[in-house]
Amino acid sequence: MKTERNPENTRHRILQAAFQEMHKHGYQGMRIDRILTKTGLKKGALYHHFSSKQVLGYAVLEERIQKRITALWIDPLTSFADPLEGIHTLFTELENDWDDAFFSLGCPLNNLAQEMSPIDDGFRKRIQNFFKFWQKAIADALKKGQRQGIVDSSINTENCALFILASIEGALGMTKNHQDKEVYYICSRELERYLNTLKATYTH
Amino acid sequence: MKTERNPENTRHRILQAAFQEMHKHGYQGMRIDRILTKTGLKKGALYHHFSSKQVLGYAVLEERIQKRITALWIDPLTSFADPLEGIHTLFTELENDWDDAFFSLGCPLNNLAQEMSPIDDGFRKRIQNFFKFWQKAIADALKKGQRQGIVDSSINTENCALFILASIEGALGMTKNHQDKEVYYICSRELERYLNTLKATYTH
DNA sequence: ACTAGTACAAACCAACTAGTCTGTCTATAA
DNA sequence: TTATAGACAGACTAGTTGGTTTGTACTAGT
Repeated sequence: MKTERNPENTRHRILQAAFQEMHKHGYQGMRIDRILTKTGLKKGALYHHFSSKQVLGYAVLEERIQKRITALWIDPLTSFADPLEGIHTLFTELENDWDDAFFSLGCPLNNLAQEMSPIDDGFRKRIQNFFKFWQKAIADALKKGQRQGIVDSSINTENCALFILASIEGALGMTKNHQDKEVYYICSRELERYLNTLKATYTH
Repeated sequence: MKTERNPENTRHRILQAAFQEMHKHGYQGMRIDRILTKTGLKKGALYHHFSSKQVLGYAVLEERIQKRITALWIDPLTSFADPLEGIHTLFTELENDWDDAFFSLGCPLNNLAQEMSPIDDGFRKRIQNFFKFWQKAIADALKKGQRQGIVDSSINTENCALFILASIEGALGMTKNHQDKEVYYICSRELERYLNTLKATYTH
């Protein structure tokens, strides 16, 4: 009986297990040994694919977390006719895409941002760049709305996008601590109140 | 030359050093040895005052973090004539009370909430109760505004208070990651836009 | 002044943790 | 078929971590 070998699959399994570890325990709380137990691999295998815990951490951030957020939160932004409605839809219908782990463990990107920003500039800058990318995507959607006359032309789209992002992350953080999805839905409805202030006023 | 003894002061110094450690590294990243270096004490002294790292962590949360937030953020809420203006004032003038560490290291309460909620129910419940206490204080201020006719009587004050809290924590998180106070001020101005939607409408 | 509990210091320890080293099996290309 | 590099396993290690044990100087109560 031959040992099955599939390096790409092995690497993927390590990334998946490491992601779960980081999502629950944070980067510092992530344990290499737990990843090995979860994957059934040995140290030699893990360190063959990733030269250090830090390299593995960066890989989880870039190859799993950022890619997934891009697919679920950022790419869809361009597909909505009304950006304000689109943002709110994206915000409220997230329950279908992300499972319960998202509510009980929070946004993996923001978790890392809060934990690592003060102590590892490699993490901090990667996350900061991605947040800027995300913010720009929201701002672009709002600008498109401005050109269509749906969004108030006097607002600063970058500033609004930043606040929207901060509110979403804040709401997810509260939800995680309260362990109650309802917290998220309440914040979602209040964010809608804010989004309504960005509508174009038809007074002319 | 006698050794100076001052148990209350020693306990306070440990709490202070532990707070700084937790603020920067998180609870898991906090190292007992660094606290000893910072205070100049030995292990015997620390473990005489606190029986474990966990007990010390809980003490930092309750005796330093929660007390300080109560004094700077919650107690002042009752002193404003207009709660909406009061909340915004409290939010923007925070730079005077909390030093730069607050911007670069984030809100110590929310840091702990994000880090520990999934892995330590003792932390989670203590923080949750305190967030509820904070939320209630904001809601009470809004209710007072409703009775005065300043705040829209149709809003759900608890829901609005929750969103305000989430937004503040979210904004501080963004600020920490971007290492830029301006991020905070931008969010502050956008929160003002939200707060304005809570004003009583004088249409009668 | 005596005593007993308090407030520490100093040395020690077991468990853990990331990372290394060596060797072996496997797939692939010549 | 065989040489070579890749993909692992298994055992090991140096350093770290929270925590303990023991001893001692100080101090408050009597």
